[in-house]
Amino acid sequence: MKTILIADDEEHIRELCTLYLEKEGYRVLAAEDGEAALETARARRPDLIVLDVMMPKMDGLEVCRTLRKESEVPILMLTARADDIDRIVGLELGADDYVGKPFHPRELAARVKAILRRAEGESRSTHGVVRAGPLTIDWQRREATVDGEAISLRTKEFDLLRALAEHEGIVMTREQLLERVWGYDFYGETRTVDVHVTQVRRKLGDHGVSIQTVRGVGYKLVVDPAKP
Amino acid sequence: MKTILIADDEEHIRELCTLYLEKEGYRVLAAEDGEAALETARARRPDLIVLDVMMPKMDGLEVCRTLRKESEVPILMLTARADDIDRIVGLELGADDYVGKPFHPRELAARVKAILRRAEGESRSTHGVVRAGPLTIDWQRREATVDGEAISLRTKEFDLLRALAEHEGIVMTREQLLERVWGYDFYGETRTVDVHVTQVRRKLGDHGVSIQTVRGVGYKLVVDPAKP
DNA sequence: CAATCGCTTGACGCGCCCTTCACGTGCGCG
DNA sequence: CGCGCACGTGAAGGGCGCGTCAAGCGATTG
Repeated sequence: MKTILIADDEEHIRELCTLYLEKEGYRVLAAEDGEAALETARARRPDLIVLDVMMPKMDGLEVCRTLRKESEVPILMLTARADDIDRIVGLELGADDYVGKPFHPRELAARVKAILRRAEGESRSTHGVVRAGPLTIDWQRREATVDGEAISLRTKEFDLLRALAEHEGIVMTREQLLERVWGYDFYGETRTVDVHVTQVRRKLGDHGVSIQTVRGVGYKLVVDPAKP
Repeated sequence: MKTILIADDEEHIRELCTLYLEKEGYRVLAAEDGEAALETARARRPDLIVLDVMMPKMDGLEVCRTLRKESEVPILMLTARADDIDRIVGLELGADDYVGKPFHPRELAARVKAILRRAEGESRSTHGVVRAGPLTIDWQRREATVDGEAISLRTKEFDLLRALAEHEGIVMTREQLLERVWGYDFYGETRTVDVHVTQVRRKLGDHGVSIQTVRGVGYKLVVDPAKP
Protein backbone atom coordinates (compact mmCIF):
# COMPACT_ATOMS: atom_id res chain seq x y z
CA MET A 1 0.00 0.00 0.00
CA LYS A 2 1.30 3.43 -1.02
CA THR A 3 1.55 6.27 1.46
CA ILE A 4 0.78 9.86 0.50
CA LEU A 5 1.69 12.91 2.56
CA ILE A 6 -0.49 15.93 2.07
CA ALA A 7 0.61 19.34 3.38
CA ASP A 8 -1.82 22.25 3.37
CA ASP A 9 -2.72 24.78 6.03
CA GLU A 10 -6.44 24.61 5.36
CA GLU A 11 -8.04 21.79 7.28
CA HIS A 12 -10.99 21.22 4.99
CA ILE A 13 -8.65 20.76 2.05
CA ARG A 14 -6.62 18.18 3.93
CA GLU A 15 -9.79 16.35 4.91
CA LEU A 16 -11.25 16.41 1.43
CA CYS A 17 -8.07 15.12 -0.15
CA THR A 18 -7.64 12.48 2.51
CA LEU A 19 -11.14 11.25 1.81
CA TYR A 20 -10.60 10.90 -1.90
CA LEU A 21 -7.11 9.46 -1.68
CA GLU A 22 -8.10 6.87 0.91
CA LYS A 23 -10.97 5.90 -1.33
CA GLU A 24 -8.33 5.18 -3.98
CA GLY A 25 -6.60 2.85 -1.57
CA TYR A 26 -3.77 5.03 -0.32
CA ARG A 27 -2.63 5.57 3.24
CA VAL A 28 -2.71 9.31 3.90
CA LEU A 29 -0.64 11.43 6.25
CA ALA A 30 -1.32 15.13 6.80
CA ALA A 31 0.74 18.16 7.82
CA GLU A 32 -0.50 21.68 8.38
CA ASP A 33 2.65 23.68 7.73
CA GLY A 34 5.96 23.46 5.94
CA GLU A 35 8.07 22.40 8.88
CA ALA A 36 5.67 19.66 9.88
CA ALA A 37 5.66 18.47 6.28
CA LEU A 38 9.43 18.21 6.23
CA GLU A 39 9.51 16.35 9.53
CA THR A 40 6.84 13.89 8.52
CA ALA A 41 8.42 13.35 5.13
CA ARG A 42 11.73 12.44 6.75
CA ALA A 43 10.21 10.27 9.47
CA ARG A 44 7.63 8.36 7.46
CA ARG A 45 9.13 8.27 3.95
CA PRO A 46 5.90 8.58 1.96
CA ASP A 47 5.72 7.40 -1.65
CA LEU A 48 4.46 10.76 -2.82
CA ILE A 49 4.09 14.22 -1.32
CA VAL A 50 1.45 16.84 -2.07
CA LEU A 51 2.64 20.33 -1.16
CA ASP A 52 0.67 23.54 -1.03
CA VAL A 53 2.83 26.48 -2.09
CA MET A 54 1.41 28.88 0.46
CA MET A 55 1.96 27.55 3.96
CA PRO A 56 3.00 28.96 7.34
CA LYS A 57 6.53 28.62 8.71
CA MET A 58 8.04 27.30 5.47
CA ASP A 59 6.44 27.59 2.06
CA GLY A 60 5.99 24.70 -0.31
CA LEU A 61 8.69 25.83 -2.70
CA GLU A 62 11.24 25.79 0.09
CA VAL A 63 10.09 22.41 1.34
CA CYS A 64 10.31 21.07 -2.20
CA ARG A 65 13.83 22.41 -2.67
CA THR A 66 14.96 20.91 0.60
CA LEU A 67 13.41 17.53 -0.07
CA ARG A 68 14.87 17.40 -3.55
CA LYS A 69 18.34 17.46 -2.10
CA GLU A 70 17.53 14.48 0.05
CA SER A 71 15.49 12.17 -2.09
CA GLU A 72 13.78 11.43 -5.37
CA VAL A 73 10.33 11.21 -3.81
CA PRO A 74 7.68 12.35 -6.30
CA ILE A 75 6.27 15.76 -5.39
CA LEU A 76 3.03 17.33 -6.55
CA MET A 77 2.53 21.02 -5.91
CA LEU A 78 -0.68 22.91 -5.33
CA THR A 79 -0.64 26.48 -6.51
CA ALA A 80 -2.97 29.33 -7.29
CA ARG A 81 -0.40 31.34 -9.17
CA ALA A 82 0.32 30.74 -12.83
CA ASP A 83 3.75 32.36 -12.41
CA ASP A 84 4.88 29.60 -10.10
CA ILE A 85 4.01 26.84 -12.50
CA ASP A 86 6.97 27.00 -14.83
CA ARG A 87 9.45 27.10 -12.01
CA ILE A 88 7.74 24.31 -10.19
CA VAL A 89 7.76 21.77 -12.97
CA GLY A 90 10.97 23.08 -14.48
CA LEU A 91 14.37 21.91 -13.47
CA GLU A 92 14.78 24.41 -10.67
CA LEU A 93 12.46 22.81 -8.19
CA GLY A 94 12.05 19.45 -9.79
CA ALA A 95 8.48 18.86 -8.75
CA ASP A 96 6.77 16.13 -10.74
CA ASP A 97 3.48 17.86 -11.40
CA TYR A 98 1.19 20.57 -10.14
CA VAL A 99 -2.52 21.13 -9.72
CA GLY A 100 -3.92 24.61 -9.92
CA LYS A 101 -6.10 25.82 -7.12
CA PRO A 102 -9.01 25.55 -6.82
CA PHE A 103 -9.07 21.91 -7.85
CA HIS A 104 -11.38 18.98 -7.60
CA PRO A 105 -10.02 16.29 -5.30
CA ARG A 106 -10.83 13.78 -8.01
CA GLU A 107 -8.35 15.53 -10.28
CA LEU A 108 -5.75 15.40 -7.54
CA ALA A 109 -6.32 11.69 -7.08
CA ALA A 110 -5.98 11.18 -10.83
CA ARG A 111 -2.66 13.04 -10.95
CA VAL A 112 -1.35 11.17 -7.96
CA LYS A 113 -2.17 7.88 -9.61
CA ALA A 114 -0.54 9.02 -12.85
CA ILE A 115 2.66 10.15 -11.15
CA LEU A 116 3.02 6.94 -9.20
CA ARG A 117 2.46 4.92 -12.33
CA ARG A 118 5.06 6.95 -14.15
CA ALA A 119 7.51 6.77 -11.27
CA GLU A 120 7.32 3.01 -11.28
CA GLY A 121 7.65 2.55 -15.00
CA GLU A 122 9.47 4.87 -17.29
CA SER A 123 9.05 8.59 -17.64
CA ARG A 124 9.40 11.88 -19.42
CA SER A 125 8.23 10.99 -22.91
CA THR A 126 5.79 13.89 -23.09
CA HIS A 127 7.84 16.25 -21.00
CA GLY A 128 6.47 19.75 -21.32
CA VAL A 129 4.07 18.93 -24.13
CA VAL A 130 0.29 18.93 -23.99
CA ARG A 131 -1.78 17.42 -26.78
CA ALA A 132 -5.46 17.71 -27.62
CA GLY A 133 -6.39 16.28 -31.00
CA PRO A 134 -4.56 18.24 -33.71
CA LEU A 135 -3.41 20.77 -31.13
CA THR A 136 0.05 20.59 -29.61
CA ILE A 137 1.32 22.91 -26.93
CA ASP A 138 4.99 22.85 -26.09
CA TRP A 139 5.59 25.20 -23.23
CA GLN A 140 9.33 24.65 -23.08
CA ARG A 141 9.59 26.03 -26.58
CA ARG A 142 6.49 28.09 -25.98
CA GLU A 143 5.05 27.07 -29.32
CA ALA A 144 1.56 25.97 -30.27
CA THR A 145 0.74 24.04 -33.44
CA VAL A 146 -2.49 22.89 -35.04
CA ASP A 147 -2.21 20.15 -37.65
CA GLY A 148 1.53 20.66 -37.45
CA GLU A 149 1.25 24.31 -38.37
CA ALA A 150 2.57 26.86 -35.90
CA ILE A 151 0.23 29.55 -34.66
CA SER A 152 1.56 32.70 -33.07
CA LEU A 153 0.04 33.41 -29.71
CA ARG A 154 0.66 36.25 -27.33
CA THR A 155 1.55 35.66 -23.70
CA LYS A 156 -1.94 35.55 -22.25
CA GLU A 157 -3.37 33.73 -25.23
CA PHE A 158 -0.77 31.01 -24.92
CA ASP A 159 -1.28 30.54 -21.20
CA LEU A 160 -5.03 30.53 -21.68
CA LEU A 161 -4.94 27.88 -24.37
CA ARG A 162 -2.54 25.82 -22.34
CA ALA A 163 -4.83 25.92 -19.33
CA LEU A 164 -7.80 24.85 -21.43
CA ALA A 165 -5.83 22.13 -23.23
CA GLU A 166 -4.65 20.67 -19.95
CA HIS A 167 -8.30 20.22 -19.05
CA GLU A 168 -9.52 19.05 -22.44
CA GLY A 169 -13.28 18.55 -22.41
CA ILE A 170 -13.57 19.95 -18.90
CA VAL A 171 -15.39 23.22 -18.35
CA MET A 172 -13.31 25.93 -16.73
CA THR A 173 -14.97 28.95 -15.19
CA ARG A 174 -13.69 32.44 -15.84
CA GLU A 175 -12.54 32.54 -12.24
CA GLN A 176 -10.50 29.38 -12.65
CA LEU A 177 -8.94 30.70 -15.82
CA LEU A 178 -8.17 34.04 -14.21
CA GLU A 179 -6.43 32.32 -11.33
CA ARG A 180 -4.50 29.97 -13.55
CA VAL A 181 -3.43 32.45 -16.18
CA TRP A 182 -3.54 35.81 -14.47
CA GLY A 183 -2.70 34.77 -10.91
CA TYR A 184 -4.74 34.93 -7.78
CA ASP A 185 -4.12 38.63 -7.31
CA PHE A 186 -5.78 39.82 -10.47
CA TYR A 187 -8.57 42.24 -9.70
CA GLY A 188 -9.84 43.05 -13.16
CA GLU A 189 -12.99 42.16 -15.03
CA THR A 190 -13.83 38.54 -15.67
CA ARG A 191 -14.89 39.65 -19.14
CA THR A 192 -11.24 40.08 -20.00
CA VAL A 193 -11.18 36.33 -20.46
CA ASP A 194 -13.81 36.60 -23.19
CA VAL A 195 -11.70 38.91 -25.28
CA HIS A 196 -8.74 36.59 -25.17
CA VAL A 197 -10.92 33.61 -25.97
CA THR A 198 -12.10 35.42 -29.08
CA GLN A 199 -8.52 36.01 -30.16
CA VAL A 200 -7.49 32.43 -29.58
CA ARG A 201 -10.53 31.15 -31.47
CA ARG A 202 -9.60 33.27 -34.44
CA LYS A 203 -6.06 31.93 -34.43
CA LEU A 204 -7.11 28.33 -33.91
CA GLY A 205 -9.14 28.46 -37.12
CA ASP A 206 -11.19 25.45 -38.16
CA HIS A 207 -9.04 22.39 -37.67
CA GLY A 208 -11.18 20.20 -35.47
CA VAL A 209 -10.32 21.72 -32.13
CA SER A 210 -12.25 24.62 -30.67
CA ILE A 211 -13.10 26.52 -27.53
CA GLN A 212 -16.77 26.07 -26.70
CA THR A 213 -18.81 28.46 -24.62
CA VAL A 214 -20.75 26.91 -21.79
CA ARG A 215 -23.32 29.55 -21.17
CA GLY A 216 -23.45 30.78 -17.61
CA VAL A 217 -20.43 28.69 -16.63
CA GLY A 218 -17.29 29.19 -18.65
CA TYR A 219 -15.34 27.62 -21.49
CA LYS A 220 -14.02 24.24 -22.47
CA LEU A 221 -11.71 22.98 -25.16
CA VAL A 222 -13.22 20.25 -27.29
CA VAL A 223 -11.81 18.07 -30.06
CA ASP A 224 -14.10 17.26 -32.96
CA PRO A 225 -13.78 13.50 -33.61
CA ALA A 226 -15.28 13.87 -37.10
CA LYS A 227 -12.42 16.00 -38.34
CA PRO A 228 -9.42 14.32 -39.94
CA MET B 1 28.19 2.88 -10.49
CA LYS B 2 30.42 5.82 -11.39
CA THR B 3 32.76 7.42 -8.88
CA ILE B 4 33.37 11.16 -8.74
CA LEU B 5 36.19 12.84 -6.86
CA ILE B 6 35.55 16.36 -5.74
CA ALA B 7 38.42 18.55 -4.54
CA ASP B 8 37.69 21.87 -2.88
CA ASP B 9 39.01 23.44 0.28
CA GLU B 10 35.64 24.75 1.41
CA GLU B 11 33.73 22.13 3.31
CA HIS B 12 30.24 23.39 2.58
CA ILE B 13 30.93 23.26 -1.12
CA ARG B 14 32.14 19.68 -0.86
CA GLU B 15 29.02 18.79 1.10
CA LEU B 16 26.62 20.48 -1.25
CA CYS B 17 28.14 18.91 -4.32
CA THR B 18 28.27 15.51 -2.66
CA LEU B 19 24.58 15.82 -1.88
CA TYR B 20 23.61 16.59 -5.43
CA LEU B 21 25.92 14.10 -7.06
CA GLU B 22 24.85 11.26 -4.77
CA LYS B 23 21.27 12.11 -5.61
CA GLU B 24 22.22 11.49 -9.22
CA GLY B 25 23.45 8.05 -8.29
CA TYR B 26 27.21 8.62 -8.15
CA ARG B 27 29.64 7.50 -5.48
CA VAL B 28 31.45 10.58 -4.25
CA LEU B 29 34.92 10.97 -2.80
CA ALA B 30 36.19 14.25 -1.38
CA ALA B 31 39.57 15.90 -0.96
CA GLU B 32 40.33 19.18 0.74
CA ASP B 33 43.57 20.16 -0.94
CA GLY B 34 45.56 19.54 -4.08
CA GLU B 35 47.90 16.90 -2.72
CA ALA B 36 45.07 14.91 -1.20
CA ALA B 37 43.24 15.15 -4.52
CA LEU B 38 46.22 13.73 -6.39
CA GLU B 39 46.67 10.91 -3.91
CA THR B 40 43.02 9.94 -3.94
CA ALA B 41 42.87 10.14 -7.71
CA ARG B 42 45.79 7.72 -8.02
CA ALA B 43 44.56 5.35 -5.35
CA ARG B 44 40.87 5.17 -6.21
CA ARG B 45 40.79 5.84 -9.94
CA PRO B 46 37.56 7.86 -10.10
CA ASP B 47 35.59 8.15 -13.35
CA LEU B 48 35.63 11.94 -13.18
CA ILE B 49 37.37 14.58 -11.12
CA VAL B 50 36.07 17.98 -10.08
CA LEU B 51 38.89 20.38 -9.22
CA ASP B 52 38.74 23.77 -7.62
CA VAL B 53 41.44 26.05 -8.99
CA MET B 54 42.27 27.69 -5.68
CA MET B 55 43.41 25.09 -3.18
CA PRO B 56 46.09 24.84 -0.50
CA LYS B 57 49.33 22.93 -1.03
CA MET B 58 48.81 22.43 -4.74
CA ASP B 59 46.42 24.39 -6.87
CA GLY B 60 43.92 22.85 -9.24
CA LEU B 61 45.82 23.84 -12.35
CA GLU B 62 48.86 22.00 -11.13
CA VAL B 63 46.86 18.93 -10.15
CA CYS B 64 45.21 18.94 -13.55
CA ARG B 65 48.52 19.16 -15.37
CA THR B 66 49.97 16.33 -13.34
CA LEU B 67 46.98 14.08 -13.81
CA ARG B 68 46.87 14.71 -17.51
CA LYS B 69 50.31 13.20 -17.89
CA GLU B 70 49.13 10.05 -16.19
CA SER B 71 45.63 9.43 -17.49
CA GLU B 72 42.72 10.46 -19.66
CA VAL B 73 40.33 10.84 -16.73
CA PRO B 74 37.73 13.54 -17.41
CA ILE B 75 38.36 16.68 -15.37
CA LEU B 76 35.99 19.51 -14.59
CA MET B 77 37.41 22.71 -13.15
CA LEU B 78 35.82 25.16 -10.77
CA THR B 79 37.01 28.71 -11.02
CA ALA B 80 36.07 32.16 -9.80
CA ARG B 81 38.34 33.91 -12.28
CA ALA B 82 37.19 34.43 -15.82
CA ASP B 83 40.83 34.76 -16.89
CA ASP B 84 41.60 31.22 -15.92
CA ILE B 85 39.04 29.83 -18.30
CA ASP B 86 41.09 30.22 -21.43
CA ARG B 87 44.04 28.30 -20.00
CA ILE B 88 41.85 25.69 -18.35
CA VAL B 89 40.17 24.50 -21.48
CA GLY B 90 43.13 25.20 -23.70
CA LEU B 91 45.55 22.57 -24.87
CA GLU B 92 47.92 23.12 -21.99
CA LEU B 93 45.64 21.86 -19.28
CA GLY B 94 43.10 19.92 -21.28
CA ALA B 95 40.28 20.02 -18.77
CA ASP B 96 36.98 18.76 -20.15
CA ASP B 97 34.78 21.59 -18.92
CA TYR B 98 34.61 24.37 -16.40
CA VAL B 99 32.00 25.87 -14.14
CA GLY B 100 32.37 29.45 -13.00
CA LYS B 101 32.07 30.17 -9.31
CA PRO B 102 29.66 30.77 -7.79
CA PHE B 103 27.73 27.93 -9.33
CA HIS B 104 24.59 26.04 -8.54
CA PRO B 105 25.24 22.41 -7.63
CA ARG B 106 22.52 21.44 -10.06
CA GLU B 107 24.59 23.01 -12.79
CA LEU B 108 27.60 20.99 -11.71
CA ALA B 109 25.61 17.77 -11.69
CA ALA B 110 24.34 18.50 -15.19
CA ARG B 111 27.85 19.09 -16.53
CA VAL B 112 29.15 15.97 -14.86
CA LYS B 113 26.42 13.93 -16.44
CA ALA B 114 27.10 15.47 -19.83
CA ILE B 115 30.83 14.76 -19.67
CA LEU B 116 30.34 11.17 -18.61
CA ARG B 117 27.82 10.60 -21.36
CA ARG B 118 30.28 12.00 -23.84
CA ALA B 119 33.15 9.99 -22.41
CA GLU B 120 31.21 6.77 -22.83
CA GLY B 121 30.44 7.46 -26.46
CA GLU B 122 34.14 8.20 -26.86
CA SER B 123 32.98 10.57 -29.58
CA ARG B 124 35.78 13.06 -29.65
CA SER B 125 34.04 14.61 -32.63
CA THR B 126 31.61 16.58 -30.49
CA HIS B 127 34.13 17.18 -27.78
CA GLY B 128 33.46 20.59 -26.30
CA VAL B 129 31.47 21.74 -29.27
CA VAL B 130 27.86 22.84 -29.47
CA ARG B 131 26.16 23.29 -32.84
CA ALA B 132 22.96 25.04 -33.80
CA GLY B 133 22.48 25.44 -37.53
CA PRO B 134 25.27 27.61 -38.91
CA LEU B 135 26.43 28.41 -35.41
CA THR B 136 29.29 26.51 -33.84
CA ILE B 137 30.50 27.05 -30.33
CA ASP B 138 33.74 25.44 -29.31
CA TRP B 139 33.96 26.26 -25.66
CA GLN B 140 37.19 24.42 -25.11
CA ARG B 141 38.88 26.71 -27.58
CA ARG B 142 36.42 29.40 -26.58
CA GLU B 143 35.61 30.24 -30.17
CA ALA B 144 32.30 30.86 -31.86
CA THR B 145 31.72 30.77 -35.60
CA VAL B 146 28.74 31.45 -37.84
CA ASP B 147 28.89 30.03 -41.35
CA GLY B 148 32.49 29.19 -40.63
CA GLU B 149 33.34 32.78 -39.85
CA ALA B 150 34.67 33.54 -36.40
CA ILE B 151 32.93 36.13 -34.27
CA SER B 152 34.61 37.74 -31.30
CA LEU B 153 32.60 37.54 -28.13
CA ARG B 154 33.38 38.82 -24.67
CA THR B 155 33.23 36.52 -21.65
CA LYS B 156 29.60 37.07 -20.70
CA GLU B 157 28.48 37.17 -24.30
CA PHE B 158 30.16 33.85 -24.99
CA ASP B 159 28.73 32.11 -21.96
CA LEU B 160 25.32 33.55 -22.71
CA LEU B 161 25.34 32.29 -26.27
CA ARG B 162 26.61 28.92 -25.13
CA ALA B 163 23.79 28.60 -22.62
CA LEU B 164 21.21 29.47 -25.26
CA ALA B 165 22.78 27.20 -27.86
CA GLU B 166 22.81 24.25 -25.49
CA HIS B 167 19.06 24.72 -25.19
CA GLU B 168 18.33 25.43 -28.84
CA GLY B 169 14.64 26.18 -29.32
CA ILE B 170 13.94 26.10 -25.60
CA VAL B 171 12.89 29.30 -23.89
CA MET B 172 15.20 30.37 -21.09
CA THR B 173 14.07 32.94 -18.57
CA ARG B 174 16.30 35.79 -17.52
CA GLU B 175 16.60 34.13 -14.13
CA GLN B 176 17.80 30.88 -15.65
CA LEU B 177 20.34 32.72 -17.75
CA LEU B 178 21.54 34.74 -14.79
CA GLU B 179 21.99 31.62 -12.72
CA ARG B 180 23.72 29.82 -15.51
CA VAL B 181 26.02 32.57 -16.74
CA TRP B 182 26.37 34.90 -13.79
CA GLY B 183 26.09 32.43 -10.90
CA TYR B 184 23.37 31.89 -8.38
CA ASP B 185 24.30 34.78 -6.13
CA PHE B 186 24.03 37.54 -8.67
CA TYR B 187 21.77 40.15 -7.20
CA GLY B 188 21.77 42.64 -10.04
CA GLU B 189 19.09 43.61 -12.48
CA THR B 190 17.60 41.00 -14.75
CA ARG B 191 17.72 43.68 -17.43
CA THR B 192 21.46 43.16 -17.61
CA VAL B 193 20.69 40.10 -19.67
CA ASP B 194 18.92 42.25 -22.26
CA VAL B 195 21.95 44.37 -22.90
CA HIS B 196 24.14 41.36 -23.50
CA VAL B 197 21.53 39.82 -25.74
CA THR B 198 21.57 42.98 -27.83
CA GLN B 199 25.33 42.74 -28.18
CA VAL B 200 25.28 39.10 -29.14
CA ARG B 201 22.53 39.71 -31.68
CA ARG B 202 24.58 42.40 -33.29
CA LYS B 203 27.56 40.08 -33.57
CA LEU B 204 25.51 37.15 -34.79
CA GLY B 205 24.34 39.16 -37.75
CA ASP B 206 21.85 37.67 -40.20
CA HIS B 207 22.99 34.14 -40.98
CA GLY B 208 19.93 32.07 -40.16
CA VAL B 209 20.42 31.78 -36.43
CA SER B 210 19.01 34.32 -34.04
CA ILE B 211 18.00 35.01 -30.47
CA GLN B 212 14.25 35.46 -30.26
CA THR B 213 12.50 37.41 -27.57
CA VAL B 214 9.62 35.62 -25.91
CA ARG B 215 7.75 38.50 -24.42
CA GLY B 216 7.07 38.19 -20.74
CA VAL B 217 9.18 35.04 -20.47
CA GLY B 218 12.72 35.23 -21.76
CA TYR B 219 14.80 34.35 -24.81
CA LYS B 220 15.40 31.37 -27.05
CA LEU B 221 17.87 30.58 -29.77
CA VAL B 222 16.23 29.55 -33.01
CA VAL B 223 17.61 28.33 -36.30
CA ASP B 224 15.88 29.49 -39.44
CA PRO B 225 15.38 26.38 -41.60
CA ALA B 226 14.86 28.50 -44.72
CA LYS B 227 18.35 29.91 -44.60
CA PRO B 228 21.16 28.03 -46.34
C1' DC C 1 49.53 55.90 -12.80
C1' DA C 2 47.02 56.48 -16.79
C1' DA C 3 44.54 54.22 -20.28
C1' DT C 4 41.65 50.71 -21.81
C1' DC C 5 38.28 47.21 -21.59
C1' DG C 6 34.22 45.03 -20.20
C1' DC C 7 30.22 44.88 -17.14
C1' DT C 8 26.38 47.03 -15.09
C1' DT C 9 22.79 50.16 -14.69
C1' DG C 10 19.86 54.20 -15.41
C1' DA C 11 17.32 56.58 -18.77
C1' DC C 12 14.45 57.07 -22.54
C1' DG C 13 11.49 55.92 -26.12
C1' DC C 14 8.94 52.79 -28.95
C1' DG C 15 5.56 49.65 -29.92
C1' DC C 16 2.94 45.79 -28.62
C1' DC C 17 -0.55 43.81 -26.08
C1' DC C 18 -3.61 43.93 -22.33
C1' DT C 19 -7.61 45.81 -20.61
C1' DT C 20 -11.76 48.12 -20.73
C1' DC C 21 -15.73 50.19 -22.80
C1' DA C 22 -19.39 50.01 -25.80
C1' DC C 23 -22.52 48.08 -28.68
C1' DG C 24 -24.39 44.29 -31.16
C1' DT C 25 -26.32 39.58 -31.16
C1' DG C 26 -28.46 35.40 -29.91
C1' DC C 27 -29.86 32.17 -26.61
C1' DG C 28 -33.05 30.93 -23.09
C1' DC C 29 -36.69 31.55 -20.19
C1' DG C 30 -40.95 33.37 -18.68
C1' DC D 1 -42.96 35.71 -28.63
C1' DG D 2 -40.41 39.25 -26.58
C1' DC D 3 -37.49 40.56 -22.96
C1' DG D 4 -33.23 40.14 -20.46
C1' DC D 5 -28.96 38.50 -19.71
C1' DA D 6 -24.79 36.43 -21.27
C1' DC D 7 -21.57 36.51 -24.66
C1' DG D 8 -19.05 38.20 -29.16
C1' DT D 9 -16.20 41.56 -30.84
C1' DG D 10 -14.28 46.03 -32.60
C1' DA D 11 -11.81 49.87 -31.15
C1' DA D 12 -9.15 52.86 -28.07
C1' DG D 13 -5.96 54.00 -24.39
C1' DG D 14 -2.17 53.40 -21.95
C1' DG D 15 0.70 50.46 -19.29
C1' DC D 16 4.82 48.16 -19.52
C1' DG D 17 8.10 44.98 -21.47
C1' DC D 18 11.86 45.47 -24.23
C1' DG D 19 15.74 47.60 -27.28
C1' DT D 20 19.25 50.63 -27.10
C1' DC D 21 22.53 54.26 -25.79
C1' DA D 22 25.79 56.06 -22.89
C1' DA D 23 27.80 57.06 -18.52
C1' DG D 24 30.09 55.19 -14.48
C1' DC D 25 33.04 52.04 -12.32
C1' DG D 26 35.98 48.34 -11.11
C1' DA D 27 39.52 45.53 -12.94
C1' DT D 28 43.42 44.84 -15.76
C1' DT D 29 47.33 46.12 -18.50
C1' DG D 30 51.17 48.64 -20.20
